[in-house]
Amino acid sequence: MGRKSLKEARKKEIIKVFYSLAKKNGLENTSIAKIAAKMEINPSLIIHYFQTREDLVYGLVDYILDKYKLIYKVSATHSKDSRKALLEIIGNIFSKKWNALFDDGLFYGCYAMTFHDAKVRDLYKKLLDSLRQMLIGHIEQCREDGVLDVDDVETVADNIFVLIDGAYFYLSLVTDKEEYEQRLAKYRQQALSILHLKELSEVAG
Amino acid sequence: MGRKSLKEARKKEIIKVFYSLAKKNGLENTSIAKIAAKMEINPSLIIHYFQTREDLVYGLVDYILDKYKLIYKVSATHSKDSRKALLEIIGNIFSKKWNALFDDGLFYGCYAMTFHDAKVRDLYKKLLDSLRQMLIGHIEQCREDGVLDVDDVETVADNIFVLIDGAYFYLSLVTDKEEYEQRLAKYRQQALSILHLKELSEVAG
DNA sequence: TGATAAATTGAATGAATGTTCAATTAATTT
DNA sequence: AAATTAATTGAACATTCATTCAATTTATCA
Repeated sequence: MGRKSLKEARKKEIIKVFYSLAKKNGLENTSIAKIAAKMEINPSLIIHYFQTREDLVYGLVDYILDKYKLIYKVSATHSKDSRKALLEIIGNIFSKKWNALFDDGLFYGCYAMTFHDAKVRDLYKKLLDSLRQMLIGHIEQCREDGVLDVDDVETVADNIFVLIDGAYFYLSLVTDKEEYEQRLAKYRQQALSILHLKELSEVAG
Repeated sequence: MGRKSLKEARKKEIIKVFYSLAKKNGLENTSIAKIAAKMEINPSLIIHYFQTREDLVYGLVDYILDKYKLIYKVSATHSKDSRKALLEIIGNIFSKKWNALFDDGLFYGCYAMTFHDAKVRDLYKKLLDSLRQMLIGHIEQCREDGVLDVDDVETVADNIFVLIDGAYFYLSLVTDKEEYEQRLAKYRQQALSILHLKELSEVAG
């Protein structure tokens, strides 16, 4: 008996507000008090759900990495066609959709924490490694289906990831919209060339 | 008359302590009070030299980016030989020297600030662009000297930078020393292959 | 030696921080 | 309606923060 627990839903609400405030003002400028003020609740309620600020931050990292994972999601329509699936992933990664879905500033902000927080480092490492495995799987599948001609799958996947990380590191500093899009297209092109894949209009849109 | 000004030297001392503390504990955990305590001086003295914490952070960013620049420095002995100069730069970038000279955690920590601080963003952008120009110059020189066969110098330089940034992004999460070194060697190899250069024992050591 | 200017201290400020605990409100079950 | 459990509040806490200002120490020059 007693009242129904809202714990998980409430925690998510809090983290979402944390995310939006940190996105706007930066991680270090977003305090528990400010989150509470924005939600018009008492700061102690946030502590009630997350015992410490540390735990709250871990929650945010989880949230961010979950979003990040979505970039690599394959839509149901392409799940049977390994070539289309791979093209969709590459397309998602090097598209403007990314920016709508995801905030690079927070991603790098939390990434910076990995250098001093073992837990955050583990979360990042595990996610990045799992994404690597996922991409390896896709490429492997393509090779088995005979639509891809690569010799060393792991190296190819690594090259793709280096390209992604390196591309966005500099891109995040490019404010000129046109230059940004040109570079993005170029990097996508390069990813496809690493895979020995040609972009098709049907998928590349 | 009056006392001789120690301003610049003192500012540098303060920033060095700031750097070492932030390297150990993270940027957000390093306050003016802690820097002062470490130096056994009064916090107000730090404010006396840097009017605000903001300015102190800008000083740190300058300091970090100056260090970063050193990676691209060419030693006097190679300054006349464009091929050796380029090989030295590539060697420096993908070497363990980097880690001794430079703290990646702080570099990324300050990088994360670029998303909310226009001044920091400009400092980073200007530095990265100048390094790009520098590398372009080296490659250009190599081509003129006939020791390099590349068609689009700018693209090649961009590829190198993408490789660097992408490589270190993931490398920073690799704790296993052996894997770290293997990857590093692989990425250096890849840089040389982008340049159509073969590693020589004399330089690569 | 005395004037001058910079270095440095020391005390104090108010604001913001994360966190505590007890008290209260609200929903759900018997 | 009474009991139970969770949600939420509100007040208080000690700490830390960046920053202020006046006072003092220290070096340098005439």
